[in-house]
Amino acid sequence: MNKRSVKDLLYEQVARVGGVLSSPKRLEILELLAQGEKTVEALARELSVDIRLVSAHLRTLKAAQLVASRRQGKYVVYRLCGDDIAALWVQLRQVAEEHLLELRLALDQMTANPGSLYPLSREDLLEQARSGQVIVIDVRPREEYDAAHLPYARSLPVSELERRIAELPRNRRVIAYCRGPFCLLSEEAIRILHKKGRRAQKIADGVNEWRAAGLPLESVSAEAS
Amino acid sequence: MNKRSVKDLLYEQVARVGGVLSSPKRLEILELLAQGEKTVEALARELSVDIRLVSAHLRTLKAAQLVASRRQGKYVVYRLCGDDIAALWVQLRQVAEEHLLELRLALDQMTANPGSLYPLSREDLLEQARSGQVIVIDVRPREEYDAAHLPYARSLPVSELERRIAELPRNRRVIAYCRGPFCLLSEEAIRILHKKGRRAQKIADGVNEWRAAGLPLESVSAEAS
DNA sequence: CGTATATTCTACAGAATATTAGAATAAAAG
DNA sequence: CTTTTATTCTAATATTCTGTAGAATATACG
Repeated sequence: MNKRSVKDLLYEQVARVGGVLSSPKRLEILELLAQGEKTVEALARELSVDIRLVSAHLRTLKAAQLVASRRQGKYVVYRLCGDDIAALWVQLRQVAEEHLLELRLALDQMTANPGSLYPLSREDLLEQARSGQVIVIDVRPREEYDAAHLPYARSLPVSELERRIAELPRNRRVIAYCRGPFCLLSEEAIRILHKKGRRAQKIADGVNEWRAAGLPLESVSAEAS
Repeated sequence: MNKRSVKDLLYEQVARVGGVLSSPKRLEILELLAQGEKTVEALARELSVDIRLVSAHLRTLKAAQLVASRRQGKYVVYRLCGDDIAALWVQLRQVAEEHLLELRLALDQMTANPGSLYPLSREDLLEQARSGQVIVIDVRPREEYDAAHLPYARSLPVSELERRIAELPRNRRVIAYCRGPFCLLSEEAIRILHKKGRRAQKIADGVNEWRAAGLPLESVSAEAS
């Protein structure tokens, strides 16, 4: 076996993993699975695509050993094979944000109102949340909150926000977060909160950005609540 | 603009970057450029492929804003657009190593002799190099050493090793490193050193793994040598 | 057991991509 | 100014990939 063919083999294997990152739909699947395990049907619903297409993409992901599945009754539940895969997605996204001007522009105009981003550092936010100066709400679906959430955050899914808004104390600033910079849930949440006359801002981070930065997270099973 | 088309646009942009990671040749180009800037011709020589194919791959890399070029006389010199891109390559490779059994097996059998890997942690190696207990040699081409190298390492390209072997003190253990786990230069170096009766081992890390781990590097222009 | 639902499998058309080779540029060297 | 060398551009082909749709399978439910 000569040097060239050894190298070809090695790089080819890595390209197998790289290949799954080349499709927008697959990246969106990775982002969703990075929030917690999901059924094929749930993924298809979020992506607004045919369930059979999602199944095909999941097969590609499985071939590259990035996801695994288990059957739960009628459903098949998929999950990422490790935190390193979520971290890879975060880093890929950050590289794209850093180098692709088009992406940065699209992101900027996604946040309709520029003042809606809470400008504090992660550490400061953590401190303010701990001391109760601000209320941090996780507006993702409950299951995702259960899988992992920011410290001191309470679950208040955007779908229930309008109904449960009274749970939020009027005298405190509310900080919302969702799945990450590409997710529109927190955007929707502050729209609702502002409509109701609340002081509310969002942060772009989700649990994966938080974890990639080496900061701690909590999960419901771990805190017995 | 509805939510779906906004998301499609965002993920599509990231997929542009992901797409460049799907080709083995392009990954190898990234690895080489991560060692320092290179001409098209030098890349083609290392990859053993037609220069026109390398040029085509560089064009796709440029379209994704991952590399930039400048002309230097007869040659065009390419470079990575930032350290984050080298870090992305390292992380992608690590994910592949972690999850693809085939890759791990191929890597294991690449290192012919299992005892040839120096088992110390990065920190311990750094300490031993500082104190002079071991001699760390960088066996890559001189230009790559100049661009960045491990602290306390001296340049001794594998092409000059046989001729310059007397420069290495006989009473000290020699530790060789090269471009990273996929590079065969250090393997070749310890083969030569063993043939000459020297105690020599290698480490799998290269400067990019070192940098990704947050450890410091040196470069020749910075240390005025 | 039959039906409904979730998922996978298979086949295929259209799009995108990798590779090759010939022609065109651009700078350097004679 | 011609030749040489490095690189890019263009066109053509082979291959792979994405998305679509019909058929098959697997489990739950009645």
